Amino acid sequence: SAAPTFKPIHTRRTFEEICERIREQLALGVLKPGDKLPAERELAQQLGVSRNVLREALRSLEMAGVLKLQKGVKGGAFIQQGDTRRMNEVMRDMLSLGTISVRELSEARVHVLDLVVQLACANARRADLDALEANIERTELATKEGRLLDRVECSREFYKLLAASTGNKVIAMIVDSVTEIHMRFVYAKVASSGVAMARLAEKRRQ
Amino acid sequence: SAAPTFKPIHTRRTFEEICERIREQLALGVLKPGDKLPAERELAQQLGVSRNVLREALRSLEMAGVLKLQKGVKGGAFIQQGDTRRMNEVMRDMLSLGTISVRELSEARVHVLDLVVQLACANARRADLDALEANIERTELATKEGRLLDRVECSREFYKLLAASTGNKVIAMIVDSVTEIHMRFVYAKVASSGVAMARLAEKRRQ
Amino acid sequence: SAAPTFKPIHTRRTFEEICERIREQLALGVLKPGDKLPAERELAQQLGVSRNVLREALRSLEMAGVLKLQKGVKGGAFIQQGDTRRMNEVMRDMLSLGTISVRELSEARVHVLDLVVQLACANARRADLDALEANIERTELATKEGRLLDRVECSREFYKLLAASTGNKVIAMIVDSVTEIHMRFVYAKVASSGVAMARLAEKRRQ
Amino acid sequence: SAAPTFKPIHTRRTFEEICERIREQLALGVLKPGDKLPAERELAQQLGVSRNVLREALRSLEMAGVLKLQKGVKGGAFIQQGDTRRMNEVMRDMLSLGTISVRELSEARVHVLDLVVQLACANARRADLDALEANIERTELATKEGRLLDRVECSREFYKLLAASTGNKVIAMIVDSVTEIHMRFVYAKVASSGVAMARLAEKRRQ
DNA sequence: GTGGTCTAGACCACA
DNA sequence: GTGGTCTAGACCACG
Repeated sequence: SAAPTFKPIHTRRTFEEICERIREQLALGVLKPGDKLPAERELAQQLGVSRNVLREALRSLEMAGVLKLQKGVKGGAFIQQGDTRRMNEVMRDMLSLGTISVRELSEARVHVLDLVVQLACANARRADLDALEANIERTELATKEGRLLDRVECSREFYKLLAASTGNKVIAMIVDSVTEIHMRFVYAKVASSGVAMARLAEKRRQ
Repeated sequence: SAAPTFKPIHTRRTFEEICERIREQLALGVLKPGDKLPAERELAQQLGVSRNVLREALRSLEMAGVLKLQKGVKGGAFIQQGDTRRMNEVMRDMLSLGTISVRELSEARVHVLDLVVQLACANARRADLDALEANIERTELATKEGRLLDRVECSREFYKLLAASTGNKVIAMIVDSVTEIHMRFVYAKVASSGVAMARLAEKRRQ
Repeated sequence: SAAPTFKPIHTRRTFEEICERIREQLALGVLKPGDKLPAERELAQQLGVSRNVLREALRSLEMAGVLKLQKGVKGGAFIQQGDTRRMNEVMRDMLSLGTISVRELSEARVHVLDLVVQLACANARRADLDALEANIERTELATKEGRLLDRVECSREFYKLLAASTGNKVIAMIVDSVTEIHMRFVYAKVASSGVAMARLAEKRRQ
Repeated sequence: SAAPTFKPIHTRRTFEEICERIREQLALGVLKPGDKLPAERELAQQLGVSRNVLREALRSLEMAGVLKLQKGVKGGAFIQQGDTRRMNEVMRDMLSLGTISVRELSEARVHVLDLVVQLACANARRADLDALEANIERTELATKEGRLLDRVECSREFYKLLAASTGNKVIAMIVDSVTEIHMRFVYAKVASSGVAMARLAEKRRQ
């Protein structure tokens, strides 16, 4: 018979295996936010690994925002609430490593915002609308008074509120992450032109 | 005279300090993707820390997709292109931690896929279309021959190809991450309804 | 005169020679279970062979259950007590290679179990009976609570305890090896009829 | 909630992973006795491992009797027919490592033989009975002529034929392995007493 | 022979 | 007492 083909082997390192186990317990609901893992020394013994390797795993999960390590006698490794800001970090790193481009990010943002507006129109609740309206007023005031940086801040807040109005945290997370980067560029632009305007104003006073 | 104010001391953990140093070199352009860091033992000595601590730092950067550690005599720590799979982990963890729900994920997936189809139609190139068509053929074959798990695998691949056809890696990353989780559920469902493999094997030998 | 007869020459491979040497030391009582061999590098030098060849030899002996290789600063190659699980591998391989059939295995299992029950009745000690009783309780609990996979695990443990109760490790090894394969089939069957775990997990979190 | 308990982690070494893969293909029936594995270099590339590690795996499977490595132009790694003698080796090693005792072995042998006789009576075919009868005649002849060692050899053959008469290779393998060791003791005893008898005969001649 | 991985056990800083 | 840090030395894998 024909020689079978074999897939490449990937031997997991010990700490990866440990991460996987803990994430499993999480997915199964055995571990929930707020829970505390056994002490490092004890857990290491339970898993039959050295403390160093266990620490590599815990560090990894801490970086991922899954755990929070606290020192002291009442300390330990605690399961955390999910942190929606992690996606922002991913986007930022992708950009700075050149994996994605500003053009792709902007394009994606336009399309996703289009989607967000539709969803927000369909699902926004009273409180969402009130918050949006209040934000718009603040924005107009800042515009009229020429507080440019405040205006940018209002704008960022606007998108955050809009995202929340969709009632879908996945969508919200996505749009937040791309908007966050977009606004950083806007902020930088405005800040630099702000300096120019300040000089202009000063000149005019002379 | 005014009492001097002291900034709170934040004793960074050693490995965080190391991460920072390496990221600095990256931001300064001294290190670029593809570059190789000194060997563990040597770098540890250069930094004046133990190899364990250095490993914690390297591990962090590897998790963040900045580095890739390779074994062997030609091995070492290499600066990497960004890793698209990080977003999958984020999604998975958010779900596990209960920050987002399956309902939100499914809903988001439907809307994002809608967007993806539009973009793919507009931007797909010849090679993309060929790959999609080949995938569809494989899927039909698997369906006809009753290879259920293979069919699921084809399906997963289909969405990946579709995402790539948009020509926008940001969009692709997003749809990949939500689809990955979706397919995990599908896979579990199909696998649980699978037949006993052992009997089949015995039959084949006869 | 009669033509002389020559015995076929068997050029031993180096690693076989090394295995033989170590087994000799074992048979002579120079090495005993628990003893530690010199470090890889040193032993390789003593024997005048490369580390790779030595590793092959140590690997062979580890597979044969004679050695146990442990990592770390207190690690090394330690002479071990015999490993009962080797017979399981033999059974599994015989089945895979088609030397024995599932039918023969099942038949053998029935007859051997019959024997085991007799011996266990005759020789079981207080501790054995206690362990069996505790196992039965766990089994009933798992049954009542519908934890199917746990129930299978209990069942496997039951046969192990029963085998141990005979007070004869040879008999125990035999019944363990055939039961192991039997339970593998049972496990596969039960697992394939399992419910979706993910939904359960989500429910638990709510 | 209560801290969950974690099971010990077992990180497989690369060569163990490879063995597992090959055994899987075997269990699934993709590989069958007589099949040839890809060449070392190619297989190593397919698996993404170094040749050294692959060799460790192949060696391991050769020791286990699953593979046979042949040198030369038409050489390679061939899947073998299962070798029933492997269980003998296991028994012998267990005994020499002190895991099992002679007492346990003898006891087990008595009980298993009891079982074998029953099964042989029920399942023996004409050819089996003929072979047994021929063996008995040879035995009687050897006894009458005082060829003690030949008599032992006949006895060993008798048990082998009896085992084969059960029509169950699993049972046969088991009884063969325990009988093999038993007969070694008998052989040693007879051989030493044979020397004594030979001297006696010599004395008588004087 | 080089470099990555893992281990045991120690000491320190903290709450 | 907990996490944080560190060391020396062993196996594991590569070319």
